[in-house]
Amino acid sequence: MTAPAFSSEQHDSAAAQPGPGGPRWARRKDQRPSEVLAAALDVFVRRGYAATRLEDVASRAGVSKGTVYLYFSNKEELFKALVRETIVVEIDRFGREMADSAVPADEQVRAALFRWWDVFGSTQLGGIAKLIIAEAGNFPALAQFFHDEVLGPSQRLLEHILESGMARGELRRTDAAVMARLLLAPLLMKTLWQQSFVQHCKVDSDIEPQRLLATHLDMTLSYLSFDRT
Amino acid sequence: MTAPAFSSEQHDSAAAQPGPGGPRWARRKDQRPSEVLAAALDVFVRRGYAATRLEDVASRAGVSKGTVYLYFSNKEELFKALVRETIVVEIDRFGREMADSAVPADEQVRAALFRWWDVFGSTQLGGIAKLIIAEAGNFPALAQFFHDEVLGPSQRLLEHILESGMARGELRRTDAAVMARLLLAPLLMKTLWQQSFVQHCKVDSDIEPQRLLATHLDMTLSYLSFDRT
DNA sequence: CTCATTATTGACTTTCCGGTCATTAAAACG
DNA sequence: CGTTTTAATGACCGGAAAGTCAATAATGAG
Repeated sequence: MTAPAFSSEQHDSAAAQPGPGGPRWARRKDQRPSEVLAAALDVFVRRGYAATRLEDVASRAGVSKGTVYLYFSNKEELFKALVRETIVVEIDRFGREMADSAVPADEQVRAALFRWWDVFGSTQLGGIAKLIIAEAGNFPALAQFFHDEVLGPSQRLLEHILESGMARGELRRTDAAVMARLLLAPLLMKTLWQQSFVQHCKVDSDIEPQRLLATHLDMTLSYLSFDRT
Repeated sequence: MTAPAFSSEQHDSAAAQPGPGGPRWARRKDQRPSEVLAAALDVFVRRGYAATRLEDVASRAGVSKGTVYLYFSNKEELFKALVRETIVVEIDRFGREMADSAVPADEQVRAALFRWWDVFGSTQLGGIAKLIIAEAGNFPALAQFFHDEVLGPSQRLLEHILESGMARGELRRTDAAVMARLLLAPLLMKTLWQQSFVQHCKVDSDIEPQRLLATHLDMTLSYLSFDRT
C-alpha cells in the first residue's frame, strides 16, 4: 500500500492556458516562482512532504517539472522557500504589531490567540504545521528550521506578553513558559485535528473554533487574573 | 530529497543470532509474528507509515523480507495488526478500569489525565498517534480507525466523568464537550511535540511533563470547582 | 524578417521499495 | 540415516518519483 495517486487534480493556477492557435507556452520569468510556491502550498498541505511529487506541483502551477527545478534547486529548497514566504512573513508581522504595549495584558493575550487562529489555525498554514510535526523524524532539518523560525518565536512572543503583564502587576505570577504552552496547545491541537480528521474522516461531533476559544480564554484569563470570581 | 536511510539501525530483537558453526537460521513459526510486530512498532514510530520499509522491519526482527510477507499479507495488514495488538488493547483496559465511580470527580479527572499520559503520552503509543495524524490525508482509513477506536472513546470517557461530576454537584456547570477537549489538548500536544521536535531536533527549552500537567490540572480543576480562591 | 538569447519542455536516467517466487536448508518423521 | 515437509531466504520484477539535460520554441533586438 503506497499512498494513492489522486492524479486527477488539475492545475487551476493563475497561469491561464493559452488557447489553441496561440503559443504553446509563455515566458513569465518573474511570475513563475510565486505561482510555483502557491501550487506547492496546496500540494504539500494535501499530501505531506515526502508524498508530494514535484510533477504534481508543476502541473498545478501550469508548468512542467523542469521549470520547477529551474527556480528551486530541489524539493527541500522549494519547501523552505514556501515556509519563508508564508509563515515566517506572518510571524514577523505578528511580532511587530504586538510590539506596542499600551493595551492591558489580558487583552494582549486575547488578541494574540485570536490572531493566531486567524492566521494559522483556520488557514492552510495550519497544514504546514501538521506536515512538519508529521515528518520531523524523516526530515530533521525541516523540523529544526520550523522550530527555530516559527514555534520558538511564537512561544517567546507569548511568554513576553505574559511576563510584561506580571511585571506590571496586571497578571498573577505564574510560570510563563508553561502558561505559554498551555495557551497555545488547544489552538494547535484544534488546527491539527482540523487538518487531519475533519478533512479526511467522518467525524460526528466537531466543535466550532469560537466556542472552544471562548471557553479557553475564559478559563486561562481567569486563572491569570487576581480576582477569580 | 528523499527520506535519509539510516541503514545503520541494527536489529536487536529477541531472535538471537546463532553463532558461526551452528545453523544459519532457526524455524520459529510461533514466535515470528510477535517479533515482527515489535520490530514494526519501532520502525513505524520512527519513520511514519509511508516511509517505513518492510526490509527494515525484517532486519530489525532478525529475519529476511520474505519472512515478513510469510506472516502478514502486506504493509497495511501489518500495520493494522500492530494497532490492534497495542492500542486497542490499552483502550479497552482503560475503559474498564475507569468504570467504578466512588471517587470524587476532580480526582477522577486528575487520575484520567495522569493515566492517559502514562499509557499514551510517554510511550511509543504516542508515536502511533503522531503517525496517524501525520498521514491521515494519504491513508484516510487508518485515520478513521484511530478516531473511532481511540480518540472518540477517550473523549467520551472524559465527558462522562465531567457530566457525572456536574450532576452530582461536585463540579461547576460548563460545556463538557469543550472541556474534555481542553483537558486533553495539552497532553496530546505535548505527546506530539515529544515525538517530533524533542526526539529529532536541538530544542533549547523543553518542559518536564509533570510541571506542565501540574499547572494544567491546577488551572482546569480550579475552573471546574465552585470555590475559586 | 532574421538571428541570438534563454525560458521551457519532457524524455531519460537513477534510485528506491513493495511484493513475488524459485531455491535452500532446518526440522520432523520413519 | 534418508526422505519429506515447510520455514526462511534473497535475487528479482515492476512501478514510481527525484533529479538531469539536450532539444525546442517564445521573445526581443537589430
